[in-house]
Amino acid sequence: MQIGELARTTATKVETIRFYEKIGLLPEPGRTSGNYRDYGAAHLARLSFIRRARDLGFTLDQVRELLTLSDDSSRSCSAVDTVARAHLAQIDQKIADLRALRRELDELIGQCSQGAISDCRIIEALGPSAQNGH
Amino acid sequence: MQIGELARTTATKVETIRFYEKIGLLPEPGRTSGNYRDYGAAHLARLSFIRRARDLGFTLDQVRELLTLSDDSSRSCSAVDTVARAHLAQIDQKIADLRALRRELDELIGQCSQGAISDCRIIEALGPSAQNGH
DNA sequence: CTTGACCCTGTAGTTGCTATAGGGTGCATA
DNA sequence: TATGCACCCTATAGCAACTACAGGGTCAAG
Repeated sequence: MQIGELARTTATKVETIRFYEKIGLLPEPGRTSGNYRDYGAAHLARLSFIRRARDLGFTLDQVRELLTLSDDSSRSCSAVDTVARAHLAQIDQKIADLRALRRELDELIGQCSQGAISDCRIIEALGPSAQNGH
Repeated sequence: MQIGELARTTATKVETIRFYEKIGLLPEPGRTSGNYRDYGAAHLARLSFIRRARDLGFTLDQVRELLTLSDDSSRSCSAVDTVARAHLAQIDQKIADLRALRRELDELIGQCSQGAISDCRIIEALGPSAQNGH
């Protein structure tokens, strides 16, 4: 399987696959006589794993850790659980931060009366004299 | 006012201030005889604006746009409103994405029975044969 | 034998900073 | 006067996680 097909199968860009190889996340595949990368089922499985974990918001470092853990099949699952739980906590934090931010921005927008800039509450609230209530 | 004081006043790192100047977000201040940057009230106001907007999650490009709009005080406020509303929509999208992701990850973690890796549902779910239900 | 789709390497760009190296300035103290 | 220290200067490289070139090579079809 050459890189383009692997890319299509996993919905990954060709450049991203080469990037994963360069940073050691995806093992170097064999090469054809014409120096084309030649991927097999193991590569497909590993790349799928990477993409799925990335879709779930794991960082590349976390993915690397998960891959290492999953390669050592004798190890307990609890380490994997720990990584996943840490990630979940990060997500919760991000959601909370975004909600606080959303509330503030929404308030600002609610005050906009579509007048001239000089009366704009948004601009005003962003200014240095905005000591009110945050 | 030299850069360090401006940094402390606005809770910004010195390097960040120089960075904002380099990308044209903050105008170049005058210099002292010793070539130190010398800031006035206008710089403080502008940097405060930038920081506040950044805290609200606006990108630097959006901040640039807001600054341009606020500089032209004759213009209608509605352009500002548009930028802010677009940003709010982006935040809502991000929150929705994170919640979907959180739900999925939470489900995965709930299935972990702390056994061996070979039985780990998290690892399994990340694999390529995970066609079930996403 | 040429066209076109694909592949290769290497490098630079993206966003929003942060950190380092290698210096100069300004003021107080020994 | 020297020297120490906090502060300032420029320029460059690094971070995540890719993405986008530039400038080539390969391979099958027409």
